[in-house]
Amino acid sequence: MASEPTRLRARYRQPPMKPLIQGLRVFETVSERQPIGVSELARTLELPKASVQRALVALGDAGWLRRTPGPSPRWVVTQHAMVIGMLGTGGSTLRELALPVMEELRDATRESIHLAVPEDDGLVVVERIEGPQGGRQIEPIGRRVPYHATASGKAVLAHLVPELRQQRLRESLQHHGTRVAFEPATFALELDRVVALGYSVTDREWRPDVIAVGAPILTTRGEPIGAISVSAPADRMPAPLRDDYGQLVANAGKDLSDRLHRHMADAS
Amino acid sequence: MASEPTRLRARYRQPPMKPLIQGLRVFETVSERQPIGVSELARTLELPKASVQRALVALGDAGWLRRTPGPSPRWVVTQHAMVIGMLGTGGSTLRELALPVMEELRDATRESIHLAVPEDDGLVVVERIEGPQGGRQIEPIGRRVPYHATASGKAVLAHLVPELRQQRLRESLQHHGTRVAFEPATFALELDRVVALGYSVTDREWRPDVIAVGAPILTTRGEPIGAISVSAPADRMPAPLRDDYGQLVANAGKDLSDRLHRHMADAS
DNA sequence: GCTTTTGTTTCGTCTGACGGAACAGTGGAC
DNA sequence: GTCCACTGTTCCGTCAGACGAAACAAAAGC
Repeated sequence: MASEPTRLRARYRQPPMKPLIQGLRVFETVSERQPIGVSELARTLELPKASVQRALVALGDAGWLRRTPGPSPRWVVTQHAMVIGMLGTGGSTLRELALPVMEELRDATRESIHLAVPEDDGLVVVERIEGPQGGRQIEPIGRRVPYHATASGKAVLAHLVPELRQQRLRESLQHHGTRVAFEPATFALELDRVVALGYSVTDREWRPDVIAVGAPILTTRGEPIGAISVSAPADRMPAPLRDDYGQLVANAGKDLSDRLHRHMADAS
Repeated sequence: MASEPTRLRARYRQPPMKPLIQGLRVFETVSERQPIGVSELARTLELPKASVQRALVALGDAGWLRRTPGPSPRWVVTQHAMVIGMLGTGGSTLRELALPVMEELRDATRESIHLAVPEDDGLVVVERIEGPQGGRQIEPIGRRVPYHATASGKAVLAHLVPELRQQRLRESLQHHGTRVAFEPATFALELDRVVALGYSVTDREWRPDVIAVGAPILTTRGEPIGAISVSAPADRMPAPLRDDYGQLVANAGKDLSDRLHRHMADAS
């Protein structure tokens, strides 16, 4: 037989599963622009109305979307995605193990504590408890924050292998901007200090007027899988206090890492 | 033409969109049993391995799942679902509007505050802030709780139209059990009292040792779209305090409802 | 009234999902 | 070492069923 040099077969291992992908796109778009109707949705997605309609009805039957009553139906997301996302075992065990540690840290500092995990171009806040003194230095759960401007982000970056560190840093700078001038050389030195000290600092680089200190949560192999941080209004964390809180958060990070290792060991 | 009496066509308006539905089932199952591999997943879902594999890879490409490295890959959910679910505009604006009200209530009572929204056979906790005194009377965000045994649930039930009230109550009793004997007649009277007083009470009916008071969040048409509640260990909320906190939570509910109405008016 | 929206349904075409089977590693048991 | 029982991954012929233009119905402007 004649070989086929020109007709080299498109090299995908698995078919693209179009209905699933499009359904998920529909779902995500509804969540961003809800409440929204079929026609507008079809326009924004540049898809035929019939296809969008089909996906909407299927997602509705599956319990992910709900159509509002009335003559001109709009679609909104249910709590289904959140429930699954929040209670999905993975993040959930980390959160459960973290809560006591976070409370202890809150009581020691009287400030707000955040728990975040890395997720491609940023960190996602997965748990938060507030300090008794109020102030608006908290992030909502689910918020995505950059690597390069937050205490948690720096704590994670500092413990990544160099190539991953560069990659994450690049993506982070690209997707979120910077509030302050960014010097690669200075930043590299700062990350080295983070490793040496055991904690990271952000001084009004992300939220204006917020200073925070953070520490990584590490696996037994030393890979960062999350970070814990203490946030306060700038005037409540002057230079001397910063190191005290830094020590506290570093210990909390180690404590939580230990608990995690013990938990993993128990499971097996 | 001859009519077709025998061959009455299967009455579904829209095709079942199998790949989407199965993909979502795969996702949900992974979230429940993660970390899990293809074979085990295929066994629990009673689906061919190849089909499951296809869905997993597609969900991975779409960013909803991640495969753990190593020779025997396991699948886990990413934070994607949580981020979308939590930041989906609907719940998000309610949460944002609620936080200041919840903080105020926390400061007034020094106890933990929950915000929940109704979702078919129960309520889902969407926000929570803890009181400064600790104690373990908190529910995790995303937790589904029953209508009939919680303060928030009773507050919502009391403000539903009778037929919906019956339906939700029935489903709630069916899906979650009861800790205490349940008397329909007494319960109906209790709901009437809730409307009259403006707040509801649960006395160790859900969590042993937890007493809570709750109030509904109502639309301009009087439909309940959520509830706010104050929870405390039983010994910190004796009978006289219960009414004080009840008044506070009722006011907080009204306050939050007003803010919501103003917000809706501004948007249009 | 007419026109332009909206949501919903139908239906013929042909893509691409399905799933059995084969393949390729991995880890134990003996 | 060899076997065996398991993993995860890939292939490919068949045909269910997703696709989307078009027609429909029902509001909302004008």
